[in-house]
Amino acid sequence: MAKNLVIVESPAKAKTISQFLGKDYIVKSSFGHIRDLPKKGLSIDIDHDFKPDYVISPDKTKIVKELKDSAKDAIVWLASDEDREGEAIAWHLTQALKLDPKTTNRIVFHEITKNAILKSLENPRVINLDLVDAQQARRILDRLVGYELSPILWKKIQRGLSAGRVQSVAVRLIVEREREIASFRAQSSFKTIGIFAKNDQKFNAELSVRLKEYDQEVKPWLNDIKNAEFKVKEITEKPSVRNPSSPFTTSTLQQEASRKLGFSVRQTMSVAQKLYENGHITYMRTDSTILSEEALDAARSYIINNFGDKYYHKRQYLTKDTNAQEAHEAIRPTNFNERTIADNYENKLYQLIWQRTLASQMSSSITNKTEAVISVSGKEEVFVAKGEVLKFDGFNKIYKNSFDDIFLPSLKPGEKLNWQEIKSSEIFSKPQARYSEAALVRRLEQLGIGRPSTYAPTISTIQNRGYVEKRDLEGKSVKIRVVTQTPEKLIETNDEITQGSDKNKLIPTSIAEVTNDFLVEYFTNVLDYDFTAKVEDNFDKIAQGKINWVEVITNFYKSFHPLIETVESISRQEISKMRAVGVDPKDNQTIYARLGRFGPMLQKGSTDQGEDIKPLFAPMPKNKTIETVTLAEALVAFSLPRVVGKTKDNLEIKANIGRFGPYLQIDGKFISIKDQDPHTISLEDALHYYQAYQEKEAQKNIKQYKNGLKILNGPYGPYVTDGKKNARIPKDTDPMKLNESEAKDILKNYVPKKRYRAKKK
DNA sequence: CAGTGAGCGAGCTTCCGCTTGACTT
Repeated sequence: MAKNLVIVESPAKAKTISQFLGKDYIVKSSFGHIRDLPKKGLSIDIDHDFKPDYVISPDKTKIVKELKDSAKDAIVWLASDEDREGEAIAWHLTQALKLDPKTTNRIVFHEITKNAILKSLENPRVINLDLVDAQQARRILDRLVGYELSPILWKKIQRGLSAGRVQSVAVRLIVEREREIASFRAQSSFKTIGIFAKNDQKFNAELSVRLKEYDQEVKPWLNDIKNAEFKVKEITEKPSVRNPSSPFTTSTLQQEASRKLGFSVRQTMSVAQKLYENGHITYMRTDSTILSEEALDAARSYIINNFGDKYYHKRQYLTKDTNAQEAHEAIRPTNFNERTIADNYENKLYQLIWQRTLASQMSSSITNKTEAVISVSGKEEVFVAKGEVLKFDGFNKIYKNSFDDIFLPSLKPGEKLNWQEIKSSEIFSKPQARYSEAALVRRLEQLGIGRPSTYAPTISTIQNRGYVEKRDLEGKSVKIRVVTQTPEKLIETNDEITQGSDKNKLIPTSIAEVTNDFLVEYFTNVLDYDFTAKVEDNFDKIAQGKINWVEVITNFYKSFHPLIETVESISRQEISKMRAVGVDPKDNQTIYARLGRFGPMLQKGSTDQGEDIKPLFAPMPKNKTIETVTLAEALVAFSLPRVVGKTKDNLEIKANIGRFGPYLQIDGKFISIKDQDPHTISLEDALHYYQAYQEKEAQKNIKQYKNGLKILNGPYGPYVTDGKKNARIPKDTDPMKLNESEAKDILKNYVPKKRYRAKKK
């Protein structure tokens, strides 16, 4: 029996560490937190100093039992991460394993090396209870905010919604960015490029200003220079030094994998997890850019051996983020000599990590930049030609993307230049870009909101709750004006570009618009971009022993909770923000967009026209929101149901959109037409759907027994039914071979899965 | 399953942060 039990957070870490320690040690993992507030109910005693009611997390009971057994008769070393959460994990372990937090050994290390572990065992301390209190304050504040705000949303906006310190700010960022884009008015200007020549070598130079007005400025300017003289005014040459980027943190890895590999943040984390578990990289959830001495040494030998001395440059990158907790190293390979990984996805991500880490320890690249200013006779504006020639590739050696030199011919000041054409093309200013998943993570990190372990789950949550959709946007084709001056003549042409298209971006829904505006109006403080930063200051003071955590939470709750009571009296209607979209020219009725009980919708006419006159309703067109839907789109939405035509049997075919998407209605039957537009579906297509439906109906009956007992083919496969109860037939059973009593048994023993759905009236 | 749109009712949903692994697609 081992005499010592070391407890860490991650099982992969436990495996590595146990190799460093002798037989007297067993190393086990807690798999993160083992105790928490229960999922159900607030579980905080508001009236008694916010006393939390912690329980062993349901999925951790087995682990806690194992740890308890191992801890018997052993000296326990709590080796969770050295940060606020890690300290709390250590404390919860003392509570669950019945250890004394004042005397139990607490050890910490920042790198998983034999030296670091042995050193930590020689220098144990006890749990820092102030730091534990800071974590409790964080946990309790998040529970109070989340569990008091969310029920308000269920009541006032829609069931199942959620709000929280992190997710609600994430949604706010996305809603506000979309509004910036919607209100953006593009400015037109003209970019002017000249093609010049010296001897036989052509080169480009750009006019130093953008011309604005086509008729008053661009055309006259180009006309004027037809006979102008172009001369080299001055030439400057200077070296340009570029430094490598810092090693990866979770957030920068997610950004790079998104940009270069097209990975979602979830995908990046899942692939990185595998690389970590197989020992290829260090821990993947970190906010630190620090490399261990061991890694620095290994990088040094690799670079010197493979590229030579002049490519090596030792650098340590200090983490800029002030909220960083730095329990881990940067993300790096564990062995630089390992060049490829068998799995394709793992290999792709590994290459990014390998390159970025080694590059961070390499020399800067040096290029020579040349700038030639070209004057135009009779004009104040000048052309500027830029050249860049690589002198030393440095860290770029790793990336292998070849640098394309831009050579300028050797020019002398005062020299006269020939020219071939000067071309002005219209360009439009662009609004801020929509957030991609990775860009949102970056913004949240800048604001100090969220942690490396929560970025991916947060992105999923705001999508699962229906606040945000990740999708593409079609652009619009826009005409641009181009005017070209050659030594002979002025040529005017038009060109076409696509504007406003987007791929895989986060776009807010109507629910997000309404929820965000409600929260920002009534819970301004919590929705503030610096709310987290402010409460973090208080958590730091708790950690330093300067304030009591109960005092911090009491103060917060005193200002927060009354707001919850205030909003109780606000009506749904007030929150749902009716927007007048426009007037239907056919009947002069106003069309409104608003959020109803079942989601965003359009309404024609108001509800207070008297008893007999009821407004018409229509579902919100796909990918449109209360704010973005136009009158034209709304009018189309009200044109349903549409009569498509008739079947051969003279039955009317109607197309409409219902609760479950677009459908055809024929002879009282409903036929789903996913991916088809009921406004435009042709009679021919509709008949195809009808035919397929009839064929399927014909195949529906598999077998029939006595007393109405039947086997039918349903959308989820074959099932038994007696007309009242349905039961799925197991996958490995052939429905054709079932006899009556077997079918009866299946029906009798079937326990339907619990599902909650809207009640029918 | 192809309606609806106010509020009530019973029972339900919900936070953030630390870890994997068992699921389905």
